[in-house]
Amino acid sequence: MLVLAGAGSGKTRVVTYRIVHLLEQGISATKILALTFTNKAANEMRHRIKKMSNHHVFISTFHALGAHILRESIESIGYQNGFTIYDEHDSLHLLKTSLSQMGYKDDKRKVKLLRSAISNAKNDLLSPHDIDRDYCADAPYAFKEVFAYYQEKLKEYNAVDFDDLLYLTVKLFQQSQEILCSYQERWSFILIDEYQDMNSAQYRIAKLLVGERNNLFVVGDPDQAIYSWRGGNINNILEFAKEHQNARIITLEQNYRSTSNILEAANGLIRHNKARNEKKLWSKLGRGEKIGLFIAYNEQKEAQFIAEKLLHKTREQGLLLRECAIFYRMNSQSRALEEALLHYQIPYVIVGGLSFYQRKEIKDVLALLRMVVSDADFLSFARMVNLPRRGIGNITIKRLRDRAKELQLPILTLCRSGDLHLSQRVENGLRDYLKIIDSLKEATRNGMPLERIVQEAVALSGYEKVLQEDPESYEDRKRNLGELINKAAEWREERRSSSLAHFLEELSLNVNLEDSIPQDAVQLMTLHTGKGLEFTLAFIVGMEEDLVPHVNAQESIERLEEERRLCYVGMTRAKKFLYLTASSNRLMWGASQIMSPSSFLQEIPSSHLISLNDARA
DNA sequence: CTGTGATGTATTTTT
DNA sequence: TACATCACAG
Repeated sequence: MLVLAGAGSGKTRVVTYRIVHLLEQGISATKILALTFTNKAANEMRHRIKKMSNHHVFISTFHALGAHILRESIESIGYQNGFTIYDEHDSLHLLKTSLSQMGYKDDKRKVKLLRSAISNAKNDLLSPHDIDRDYCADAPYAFKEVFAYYQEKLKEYNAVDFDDLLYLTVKLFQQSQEILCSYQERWSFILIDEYQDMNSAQYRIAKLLVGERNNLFVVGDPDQAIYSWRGGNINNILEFAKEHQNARIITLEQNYRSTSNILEAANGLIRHNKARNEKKLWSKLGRGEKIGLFIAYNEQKEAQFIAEKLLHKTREQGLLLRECAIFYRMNSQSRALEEALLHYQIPYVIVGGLSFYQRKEIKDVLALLRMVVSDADFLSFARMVNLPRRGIGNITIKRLRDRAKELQLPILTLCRSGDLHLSQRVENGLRDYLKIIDSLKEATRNGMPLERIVQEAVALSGYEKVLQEDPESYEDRKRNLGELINKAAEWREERRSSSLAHFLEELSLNVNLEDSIPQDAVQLMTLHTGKGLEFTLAFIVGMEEDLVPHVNAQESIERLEEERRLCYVGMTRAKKFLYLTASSNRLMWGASQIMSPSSFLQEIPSSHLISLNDARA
């Protein structure tokens, strides 16, 4: 069954209620698998179902599902259990060193492009073997070789990147009928949310899991497809009926979220997309207020306007701050907003964005912990082996890497082997490092509580010295490490487990813990992160040409239409009050740039907008 | 091996 | 602006 559901028509509710209904029919909760696009959506749905039925259903993102499956079965495709998951940053770093090992001069600009080409290939389920020799022929690299080398390195380090979580899962299923069957038998009811954003790898996983049974329930809205840059292919939803001849298709067009003024304005915008099936969303929630439009002089004034409006509106309407959101196109835009909110003493939380776990001190400590789980993760080894200084510099690290490759040994095994022929100073340093790893391993074996293990890692490593090197940030970083220890404690409580490997996996996947203190604060996030959420009052800031739509989207009509959908997603988040703001000057790279209002603003019927620029007069 | 100062380059969006 | 990387001297 395909449910084509417009914004605010209760898409997620449909999935939730169907699951509850299945449970009421006596279907076992363990037979149900629900897949969402973000962790936030997964958590929310799990919560709701738990509350309504008191059952625990397996709800996760495709990536987390992949990790789960690989953790059980990765050995059958030649990796070892306890593999590390590399994030974007790690992956870029690995690619960079791979290039230089292959004898290429590393051209920073190109590395990112190359990374995304590899990512696209994997999301399209292409292995290096499938790549034509002249694919990306204009690139300064032999793409096929670089891709192959990069994959080899990952395997050598017993690591996978985000794309591998999908790509290797498919490989695993294709390679072993037996394993595939065991998962097919595990789940008889598969439900997928946000189907319009499915990429080939995700599509394939779903198809393989469904198997002959053909029991698949998907929900989506083509107007909200905003992840094509991650391989999301809108054809998967458009051709669902063709693919499944006996599928039922249900269309939901009543919007239960927004006032008709907001809805019509959003409809007016999205109508400008050519590649689209017209649908007529309607609402019974009354006209409501017009959408406020404000053009500020610069981003400080823009942020100031928002803060004041927020105070005024929440007071006037008796709203809680948590019912309000501020959306922007790029994470870097949050800064001016944060400053204004701090100034007006308005509590806020940033949702998504550069997370806690990407901070240097956190990644450092996690790198140490990863070595406790995996002998082969060279990247993590190299990151922490010389923190604090143990006299092991780049040259030594390179030597160790080459030697490990030559002897086909995991890096830690090599370090333990003794005959390294390094200077006394270096060998002493290495021995110290190994001692730390070993005593952490010992602690894990003895069942020490997770948070104590993390605490020990910080203490034993002597990381204090590293912190002291920068007195400016000392307090902050110290506090962050304390926070990490707290998270470990919370995690152990919640999961009733002290499995370091499992803990690290969830951190890599950014599976958020339930927020322990649900504080009342405005939520700041990107337009992408906002998908699937709703707020009584919403602002979209930076409604400027080259920002929304983004400058890089000007190159093709398809990309421009995706930006329009993104803006549409943002607008339809608002239940009652919506404000669009822009700024005529904006600081970029330390220089002020003149910006003009977004062309999208002209596409919204002017009868639904009201300018607030003269409001002060 | 380590610390420094110079240099250059980047801002989409997320798992 | 702000961060990462590089070259070079000690």
